[in-house]
Amino acid sequence: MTINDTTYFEKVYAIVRQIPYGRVTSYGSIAACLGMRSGARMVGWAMNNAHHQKEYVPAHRVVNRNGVLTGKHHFDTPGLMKQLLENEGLVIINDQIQNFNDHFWDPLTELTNKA
DNA sequence: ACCATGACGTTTC
DNA sequence: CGAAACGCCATGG
Repeated sequence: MTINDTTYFEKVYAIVRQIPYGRVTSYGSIAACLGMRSGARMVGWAMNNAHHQKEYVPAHRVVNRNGVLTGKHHFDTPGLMKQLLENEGLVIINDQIQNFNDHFWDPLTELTNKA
C-alpha cells in the first residue's frame, strides 16, 4: 500500500483508536475531521486496510451515517461486529445500532474540544 | 494513462 | 416517503 507515513490512513486509524468504549462514529465524520468532504469511501477503504495494521483498530465502532453495520461482512465473521458492539453495551437490531445518536462519538467535536 | 470499484453521503426524481 | 443517480478521493487492474 505504499504506506510510508503521512497517509490519511494513519489519521483514520488514530481517530478510530481514540473512540471511547461503548461509542461509535461514522465514516463521514472521520472524513470530515480529516478535511475531506465526502471522502467517507476512503475512510471505509482505510478500514479495509486496517486489518493490515499491526495495531488493532476498533473498526466495529465505525458505522455508516445510518448507524448500520455495513462493513460487518468485512470482519473475520459477519456476526463479529455486532457481537463486539453488543459487548460494549450497545443494542444492535437487524444490523442497526439502536439509539445510534446517543452513542454517536463525533471526532470533530470531541477531539477539537478536548485536544 | 484510462476504466472500474469501494466498509459512504447527499441531492434529485 | 422511497428509490436511484451522482459526487468524492484513492487504489487496483
